Amino acid sequence: MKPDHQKSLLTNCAIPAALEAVGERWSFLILRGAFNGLHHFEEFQSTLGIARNILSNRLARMVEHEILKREPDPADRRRVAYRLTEKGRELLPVLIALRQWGEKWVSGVPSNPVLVDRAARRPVAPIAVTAADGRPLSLEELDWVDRAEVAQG
Amino acid sequence: MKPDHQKSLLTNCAIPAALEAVGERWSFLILRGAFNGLHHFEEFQSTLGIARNILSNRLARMVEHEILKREPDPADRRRVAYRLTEKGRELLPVLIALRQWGEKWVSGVPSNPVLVDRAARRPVAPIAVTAADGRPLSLEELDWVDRAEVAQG
DNA sequence: TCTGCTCAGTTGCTATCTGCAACCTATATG
DNA sequence: CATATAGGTTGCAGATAGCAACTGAGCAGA
Repeated sequence: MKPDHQKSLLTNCAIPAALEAVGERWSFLILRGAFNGLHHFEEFQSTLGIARNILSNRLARMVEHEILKREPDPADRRRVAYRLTEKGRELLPVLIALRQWGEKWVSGVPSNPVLVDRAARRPVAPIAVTAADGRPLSLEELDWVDRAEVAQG
Repeated sequence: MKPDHQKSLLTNCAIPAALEAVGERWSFLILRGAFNGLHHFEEFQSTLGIARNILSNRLARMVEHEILKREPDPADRRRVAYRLTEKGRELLPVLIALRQWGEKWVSGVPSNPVLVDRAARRPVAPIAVTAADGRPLSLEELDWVDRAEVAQG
């Protein structure tokens, strides 16, 4: 009765894996800070108002997961810079999609600063699910299908 | 010294607002279930293995936030269906982006079931940040700019 | 109509996580 | 040297999550 794929919801989905890395409270906000040019412990702490122990824990965790890398500053050995790795940078679509959703459906007001296309100086487009050819797809145009049944490239 | 917009990171961003609605543990997994055709309490509970009290709490919370709507079944008054609202459905890009990221960077294996374009029967494209004209943008092509300075339409 | 079963929760208790404030250590700065 | 700064750690209180057992309304069959 029930579609077969529902059985594999738990076992065969990367969402739990992703949440293991960035699903805790504050993780997304720390990342947003990193995308906005924050690099140092005290910057994150004072900008976000997060408790120091939690911040310490989250940074360490994201460093473990190689979302951030920890770079001690050779010029001032007290200072440590946290920088996004490639893995971390690729979380941008998630972050922006979440922000756009919050803007549209929760806060109602446009966020600031705005992420713009550097060349055109215009805000980026709303993030959407698209087909391989770039055509945007609504939920009605989408299906969940077992991988084995998909015509892959 | 510090870009001006960093001051408004906390106050002028919709990410905290979004996280208030869907940032708790299990919320995303419940949503994924809903997108995959789960509707009833016992379905969510047995599929996800979530504790009943937590599930009850999360469902209530997402109903409050109008991400799900609670629909008692008139044919069997024990049963209650939880269905995605338009607001909830628009979280799909966030969910898919998160899943694609987890697939690529954490779990390493393709998830199942796969979301496909119904017409083409092919998996949806990787979710990306794009310019207004649809051109995909890398981080190097992006800037954070104060809204006031953006040439809006 | 009585019995048992199903659905959707609630309750009570324990374990884990969060948040605040104070403290600490290494390094720089005057 | 005294003092300040960066990046933490510690201890403890309160909030949140998780497990197991229980409840209570509503059906279904005998």
